[in-house]
Amino acid sequence: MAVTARDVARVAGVSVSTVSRALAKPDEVAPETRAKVLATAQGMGYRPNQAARGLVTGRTGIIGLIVPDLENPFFASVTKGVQSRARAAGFAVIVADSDEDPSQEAELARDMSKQVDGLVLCAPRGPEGVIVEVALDIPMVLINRRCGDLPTVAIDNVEGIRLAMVHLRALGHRRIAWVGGPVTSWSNTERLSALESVAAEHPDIELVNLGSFPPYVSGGIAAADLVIASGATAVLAYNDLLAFGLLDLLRQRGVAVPGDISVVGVDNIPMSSLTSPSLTSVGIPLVTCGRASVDMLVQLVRDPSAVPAHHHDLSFRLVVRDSSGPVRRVLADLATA
Amino acid sequence: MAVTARDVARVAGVSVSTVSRALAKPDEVAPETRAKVLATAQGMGYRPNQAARGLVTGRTGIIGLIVPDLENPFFASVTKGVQSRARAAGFAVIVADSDEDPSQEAELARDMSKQVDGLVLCAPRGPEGVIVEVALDIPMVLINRRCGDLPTVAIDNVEGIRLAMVHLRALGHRRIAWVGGPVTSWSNTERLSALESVAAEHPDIELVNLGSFPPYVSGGIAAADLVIASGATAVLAYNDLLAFGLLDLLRQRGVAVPGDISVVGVDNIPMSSLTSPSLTSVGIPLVTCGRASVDMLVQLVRDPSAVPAHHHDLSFRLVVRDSSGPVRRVLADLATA
DNA sequence: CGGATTGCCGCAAGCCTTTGCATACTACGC
DNA sequence: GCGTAGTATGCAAAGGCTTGCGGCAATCCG
Repeated sequence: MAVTARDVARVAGVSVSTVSRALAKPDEVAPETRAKVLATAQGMGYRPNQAARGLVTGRTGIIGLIVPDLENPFFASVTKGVQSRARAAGFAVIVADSDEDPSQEAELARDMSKQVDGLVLCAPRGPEGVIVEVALDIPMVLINRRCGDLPTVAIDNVEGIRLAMVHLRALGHRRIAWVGGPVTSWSNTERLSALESVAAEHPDIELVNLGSFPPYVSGGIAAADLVIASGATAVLAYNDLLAFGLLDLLRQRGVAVPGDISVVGVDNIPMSSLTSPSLTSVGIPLVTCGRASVDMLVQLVRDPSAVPAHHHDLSFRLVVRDSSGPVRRVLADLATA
Repeated sequence: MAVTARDVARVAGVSVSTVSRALAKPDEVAPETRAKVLATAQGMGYRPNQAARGLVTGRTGIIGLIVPDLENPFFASVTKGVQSRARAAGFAVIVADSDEDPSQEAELARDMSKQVDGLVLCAPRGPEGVIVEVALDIPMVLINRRCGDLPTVAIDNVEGIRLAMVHLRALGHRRIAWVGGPVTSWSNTERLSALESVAAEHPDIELVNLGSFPPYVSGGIAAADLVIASGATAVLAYNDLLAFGLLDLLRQRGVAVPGDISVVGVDNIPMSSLTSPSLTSVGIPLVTCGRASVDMLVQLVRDPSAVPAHHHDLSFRLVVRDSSGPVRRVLADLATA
């Protein structure tokens, strides 16, 4: 029922090989033959069968993308970037959602590896060994995770955390709480150690680590009372979703933001400007991040021998909004003043 | 390099056919042979080559999903539902983002149709003719759009709009503004006419149609001043994103919500509970919607002769939050009181 | 105990495309 | 005008899998 190269060949009065070449190798065929083939192919609505092509070339024209959670705006934006760039490069994108589950992630990656030309793993939660193992089979680039020599699009977490901390410190905050994300998240680990080293540079800063929370709004809601109890005047959250949760429960508890507590998130997802108060956040261009990963992957797919140890680092950018403000002087301060 | 059925056959001491059958047709092969084959396949890490299989069966094991905008939380949720259900049914999902552009949408659909077993079109913006035409080639189900006899997962817009209107009317609102979405959107048209018919049922209600806006936060920001100028005491927006934009600019303009103006959105995306004030919204279970579409599609793919005119209607549910409240009595009212 | 039936399994064709190689033809130079 | 170089095209194989069909052996019945 579908029109095949053979049909086109018959109608155009050439062989299948010529049809194939007219489409793929413009200069290996006489111009007028080529024109004729192209015209008939066009007229008949011929589209090469990807499966058959894949069988012989070993290419599927598809790249895979695995993200922890499609509903998370962070990953939605990355997905958008990946999809648009892939399409521009002639690739389709298969997406899969691991539901933040490392074992599903590995399963997914292995499943896909036979079906795609390359894989983008976005913020993978699984152990390094598994990731590296899958990468043996198939070109792969990572987003937001460093892992062996694997090509990576990442951000300089130390710089980002420093931006946030310096901002808060300038506002007078000295006791700063940290609401962490998944322990399986590389960037969570990175951010925590960045936090500690930045804190070490400023002995007057006291860091309160409140532990790990699921990276959703609900996690922030769960953490909010801990923040209040911690006595911190400012809190930094692993991501904006957590920060949203914090904002929400703090309001319910009657805690003023930023009056009583300043809140800063990470990621700067599109929603961040819309909460009330709007969220101060340090983030990266998410869509760009997705695009960059595809660029690297396509290069790798085209030439697997290309030097793979390419790290593409994007910069954080601090976006100050209404959720962070000067620390309110407490009685003790006033007394000494 | 990859392990093929032939390799497995050699090791297991059977023929390729037997390997194939052991995997696909459990009852056409002797139990112990089957066990042996399965064991070796497992041990060697064999994964059937989808391309080769597709070549002979005509099935790719992939379904396509086309959405207008991956970054829109509405579609992100649908995508999540589609992906998880498809995976459970043994299908991978290729997603594409049309960027709200009808011509890209058609192009995408045609491209994909040769590469996937079925297509889910989510809120397609293109003309009916094109959609129906593509549907001739390939099993297709629509989300949030009715189009000829094509199977659809949709919601009863009339009911949803009525819920919102009745809610606002009960709060005393009589002059209600409508901030519309894309003119190319089927559900936008549906909602507007639902609005008009519900308004017709209540002669005391005055409807002010403010026109069409891009379905993003920016659209709402653009519409907000029109809302203020309209003299309406309540506004209903095509979707939550628009409502977010309204909320944002109204706050900047010093207009109290819901004190001066009540705002109601549609979709009830996850963020809606987090704005301030939180948004009253009428919505559907998005993820369920995605799942349902896959169920229908898979059925259609398995048996293309199945009666296709299946409409799966989901119900709206009004979630009242803080952005809607009783109308504030204006001077005129007080005078007559 | 022979013939028929049943159940497993292997053979081989075919799915559609790409591509190395062979062929036929053109054109050029001597 | 013939040989050679070169170019455009066709032939055929390959790629991994599924599946109809036939073969073989075991089982059962008479």
